[in-house]
Amino acid sequence: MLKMSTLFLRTLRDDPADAEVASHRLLVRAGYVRRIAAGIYSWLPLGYITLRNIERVIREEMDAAGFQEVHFPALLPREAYETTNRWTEYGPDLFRLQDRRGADYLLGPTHEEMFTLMVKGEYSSYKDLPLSLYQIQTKYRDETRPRSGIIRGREFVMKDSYSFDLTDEGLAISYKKHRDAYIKTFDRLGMKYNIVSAMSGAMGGSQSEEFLAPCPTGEDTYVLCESCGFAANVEAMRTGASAVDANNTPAMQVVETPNTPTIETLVAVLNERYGSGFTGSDTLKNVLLVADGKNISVLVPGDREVDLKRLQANLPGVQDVRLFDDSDFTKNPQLVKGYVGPQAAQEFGLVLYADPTVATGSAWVTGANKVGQHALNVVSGRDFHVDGYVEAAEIRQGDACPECASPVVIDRAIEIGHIFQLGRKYAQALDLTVLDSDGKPRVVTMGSYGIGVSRAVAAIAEQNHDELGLSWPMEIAPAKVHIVATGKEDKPFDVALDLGLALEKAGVSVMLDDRRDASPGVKFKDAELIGVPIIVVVGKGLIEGKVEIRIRRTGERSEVLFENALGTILNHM
RNA sequence: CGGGGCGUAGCGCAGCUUGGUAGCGCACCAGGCUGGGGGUCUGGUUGUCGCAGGUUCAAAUCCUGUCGCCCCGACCA
Repeated sequence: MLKMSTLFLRTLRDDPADAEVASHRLLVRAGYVRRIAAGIYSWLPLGYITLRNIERVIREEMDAAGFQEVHFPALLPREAYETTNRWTEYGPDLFRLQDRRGADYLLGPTHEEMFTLMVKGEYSSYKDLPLSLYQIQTKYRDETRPRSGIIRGREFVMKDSYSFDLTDEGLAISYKKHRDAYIKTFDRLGMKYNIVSAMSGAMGGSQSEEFLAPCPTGEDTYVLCESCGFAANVEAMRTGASAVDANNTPAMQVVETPNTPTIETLVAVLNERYGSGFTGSDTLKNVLLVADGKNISVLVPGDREVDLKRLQANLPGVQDVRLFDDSDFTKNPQLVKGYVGPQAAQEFGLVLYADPTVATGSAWVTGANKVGQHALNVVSGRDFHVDGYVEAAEIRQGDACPECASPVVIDRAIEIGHIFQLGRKYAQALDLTVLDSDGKPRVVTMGSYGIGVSRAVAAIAEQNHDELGLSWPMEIAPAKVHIVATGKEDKPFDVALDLGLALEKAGVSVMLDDRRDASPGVKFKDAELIGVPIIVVVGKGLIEGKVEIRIRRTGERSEVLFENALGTILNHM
């Protein structure tokens, strides 16, 4: 029983100055965590109990799915990460250190190599597969900018699993098993979440989904179709337009458009001189970028910006994308800033990409590659030819769902889980093979599945709080019942303790506010801040033999006779 | 890495412009009153004023450097 009289806890009346988001503010105020350095936190008793409750749920579901828990060191030698090139590839995000002899070590940011090598060390037959292993581990990433308290730290607890299969079909099955286990886990954790399709990244892998917990302070933006349920990370959102028959479109015509370097000014001049009704979406924007040193042009409708994240995620193999700067324009005098058109892109040494909304046959107003001139009726496929299509335009609320064409909504969320089919990248690099039934070695295919455990504490706090404080779901709350004893006599304190013991006997975790020196108001405020789901007040009602039961989440209150209290509380579980 | 801001008691902050014995609220300690919504009165404890150097009779305050932290963006998943 957690007794407030001795519990190592000090709640704060004021919000800490450096906390912005609700989870951070409340977890600090309620005495769950304390900051040690940027992105590094200590867990106090209440916080650590909550964290372990989440771990417990995760373990139970992983074990139930038949996955086996292992544990790796957080401190790792350089060699393994050398083989897969991540010692360099991971870059400055990797915490590196040396031992007294000057040998290089790192603090594990993720453990693909270790799992792969562990399986390689033990197994060598197809009969041993499939296999799924997991661990719950502290991970280290030297983030450029840790933020939002526990949500994005430099040290954090993560559950990561890996599946090992001989075949792609086997991998699909393992993937599905993890997906199901994740659904059970997050449901038990009392979280609201969406499963969205995500980019698996440049390194192959066929399927990738993220579990996103919607909340306004989240760092991820995703697209959701409320009518058919389609959900996707913004990077993975698909857009498009069907090809248009351009036979009736008049020939391209170059017109004078003085002082129109922006879409806005262009639309104004068009309407003034060449008929009304032009809008930004009739124009075609030619955004010039440098992708890994090569000049590229990306076409998007004039009323949209290029979303660099989407663009980069959809240009496989490209490491670095940046917008043209003034020196790039100086180096390429054929490209007239503000008046670029795609008609001569290839001549100008550009690789020409178009957003899928710029469909074949569609007609546009675009630059004529001369200062003060634009071209009307520029038809894709007739007047210019793209080298490829790439998702690049920004996604907006109301854009068409790729599945059912209904308008989508855009929402923010915290990524709490990510599952993806890794494929053979690591197995190949580390030479993890098993002998198949024909006696030939086959490279194993892997899946990778993560849950942000410490982040889940914050995400749940984000989704479960009000102006009074935290409000935990039953499974993970630091206690299920918080008994507050008030008054100056011994009686309510004795009764409260008896009730607490009875609840514990019934298997219910209990926090008891048995402080004799705190006023009732302080105790109520603390109880609400701490966020245990059921609050029982033992105090003045005792004269009539009654105690009060409050439901933290709803604020609902009821008085019951003491002899019925235990039963009533158990009914609320 | 770009932009903005902040380092003074456990927490929230004032003091710095104009240099002169370091303050307020909360918390904490002792005692009294109070006892169902962070109550109240009296008395107390708590500080390398982020760090280093400089100017000065004298530096939290002025100067130089440095470290750390927060927010927005870029980056990351």
